Amino acid sequence: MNPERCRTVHATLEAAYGPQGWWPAQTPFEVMVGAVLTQNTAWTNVERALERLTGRIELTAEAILALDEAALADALRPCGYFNIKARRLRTFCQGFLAGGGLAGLAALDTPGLRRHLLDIPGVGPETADDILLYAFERPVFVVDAYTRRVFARLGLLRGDEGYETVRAAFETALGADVPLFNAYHALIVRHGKEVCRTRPRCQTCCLSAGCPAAAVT
DNA sequence: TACCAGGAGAAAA
DNA sequence: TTTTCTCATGGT
Repeated sequence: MNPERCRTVHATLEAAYGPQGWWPAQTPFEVMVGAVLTQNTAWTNVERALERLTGRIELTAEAILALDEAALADALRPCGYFNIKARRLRTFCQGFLAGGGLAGLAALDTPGLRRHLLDIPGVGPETADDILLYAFERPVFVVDAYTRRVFARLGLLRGDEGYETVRAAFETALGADVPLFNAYHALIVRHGKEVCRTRPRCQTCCLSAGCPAAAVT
C-alpha cells in the first residue's frame, strides 16, 4: 500500500462526506454488542434489535446472561440470524466477564486483548478489531468487505488478500493513529453505502467521474 | 422477484 | 488447505 495514496483516499472521502462520528453507541459495552449484532447485517436492523433489547433489560453482560437464549433471540429478531447471534452474544458476555469486564480487558496490551477477543467463539477478526478500535481506542485498522471492494477498484489492493495482510498494509501505510483509523473505516463504509451499494456488481465505480473517490486515481 | 447488508463457523471438496 | 454452505430479517 502506497502511504501517500492511502492518505489521499482518506482526504478525498473526508472532503466528500465529512466527519462520520463513529461508533454510534453510548458506551464501550454497547459498541461491543453492536459489533456482534452487525455481522453481515445493515446497521438500521441492529438499531431495531438494540431498541428491543434495551426496552427489556439493562444493557450489561450480567443482564444479557440472565436472559434465557430464546428470549434473547426474540429480542434480536430484527437484526437477522437471531438464533446464532443470541448464542454469540451470550458467549461474548461470558468472555467479557471472564476477562475481568471493561477494566480487566482495558488493562491488557493490544495484542493480548486481540487474542482474548479472538478466542471468544463468534468473534472473528473484523468484530475483534471493531471492538479494539471503537470500544478500546486501540490503533487497529478495521478491514471489511467495503475496504476490499473500494481499494481493489482503486487498484490499491488485488482484493483477494487475507484479512491480516490488508490490516497490516493499512497500519504500515498510516502508522498507529486511532482518530485516523476511526474516521477512515467509517468513511469507507459510508462510501460503500453511498456509491458501491447502488451498483454492487460494478467493478469500476470508484474510477468513474461521478465517484467521490475518482479524484485519487 | 432478487439481491444485499459494517461475518463467522461448520461442512464439504 | 481452500471453497461452499448456513444462518434470517428488512430495505431497495
